[in-house]
Amino acid sequence: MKVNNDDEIAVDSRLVRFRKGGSLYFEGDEVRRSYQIVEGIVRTCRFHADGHRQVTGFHYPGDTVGLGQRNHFESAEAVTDLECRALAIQPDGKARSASAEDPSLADFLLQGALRNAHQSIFLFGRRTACERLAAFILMTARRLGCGLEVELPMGRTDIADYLGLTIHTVSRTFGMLCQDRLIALHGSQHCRILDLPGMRSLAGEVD
Amino acid sequence: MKVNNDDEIAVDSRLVRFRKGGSLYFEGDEVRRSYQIVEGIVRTCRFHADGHRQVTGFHYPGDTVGLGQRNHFESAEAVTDLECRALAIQPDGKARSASAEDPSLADFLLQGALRNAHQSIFLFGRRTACERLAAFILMTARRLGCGLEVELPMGRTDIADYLGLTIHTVSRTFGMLCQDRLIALHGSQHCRILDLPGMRSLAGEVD
DNA sequence: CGATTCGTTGACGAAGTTCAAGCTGCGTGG
DNA sequence: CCACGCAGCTTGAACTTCGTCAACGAATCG
Repeated sequence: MKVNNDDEIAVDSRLVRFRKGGSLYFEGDEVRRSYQIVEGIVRTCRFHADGHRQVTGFHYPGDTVGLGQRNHFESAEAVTDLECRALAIQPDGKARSASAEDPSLADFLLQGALRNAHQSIFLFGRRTACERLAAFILMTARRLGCGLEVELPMGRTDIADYLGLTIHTVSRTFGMLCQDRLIALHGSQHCRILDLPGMRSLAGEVD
Repeated sequence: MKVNNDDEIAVDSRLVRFRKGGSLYFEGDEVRRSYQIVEGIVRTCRFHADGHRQVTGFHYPGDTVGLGQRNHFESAEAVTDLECRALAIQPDGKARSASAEDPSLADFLLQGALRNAHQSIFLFGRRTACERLAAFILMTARRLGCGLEVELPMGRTDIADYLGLTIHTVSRTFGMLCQDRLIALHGSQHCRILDLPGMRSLAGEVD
């Protein structure tokens, strides 16, 4: 099966690889296959008329991206070098895979996408840069299941476009969180959470 | 069937009414039934720990709200006096109704919810108050199918909480759009679009 | 070792929030 | 019919935050 995508590197009939920065598919493309992430990180995003990019989500090993009814409503790109399992899409829009005897798979994945979207809306509802970034760090830590040592796999630009901020503000805000002893940075990617209650309260997770 | 909701006024076994401001269901409630709107407007929203409210969407006659897997992830409230058809939810999470023999109904509605959510995310992605409000007015006009005369059914507070702004900024921005002859207001609810191309370009719908 | 990309930092200005006051429309009761 | 109170909307002024512009440091790669 010819796949209209230069970035895709076939390993065997099911496994494919993408280089960091490569595109899995583009917004508007016809839905042909979906990808279950085995290793690496994917970002999904939409581009606006003015060139502005909105990152709509980050996806981690185990997640599946690219499922939809007819055409993709967002693009998907490899944040890191990537390995994933390609799942063919049947005419009825459901993914066919080892686990696809479950007829409600599409439903389940749609629910996931919706939860994802609501998480974004939730983030935007938190108004200040501090609150958004704190929420983002906690969210990522939780998703990676790495306790208090978070290895942020994406760059500042990705974070900025996800949170609706500029890289400058993101960078400055990291600085402020460090100054306030809420986190500590070792390099720009490795973040240690020092004050979990403080972060949770900042992120609006207080109860 | 006893329904745990004082606001709900049963008309017959299927039709229910809510007063303006009444709640259809709350965030966290178990999903028991969904509501197809017959007459009136519904807002769905989430409340944050600090009391801040995020309106996640407005829903119009014909729309169905309250469909979900286990628990509601958002509240639903009547923006205006409301009449809707109550649909029971089966254990598998699908709505049972006249048209529910179609097994992909839930799918369809989920897709709608997702599109809705992405629209919100689009609105929030680094855009000025003018751009957000212009996009909102056009969106509402399109949804109401009322041409250039838009009767905005919701108050300033609802708009503000939907767009992630304060009522002050919303009010000021309405003023600016009027000054620039893009719209005209007659009372705070009735809005006439004077310059459709100008509005579309402001809203980022340019092509 | 230069070139390029990415992240940090400072100065400044624009946009939006906050605070405060006043206006408008509406229902209630005298 | 008007006085009153209330809720929602508007508007002005001061302040805060974040984006923009610009420069610089750090890491990566040929």
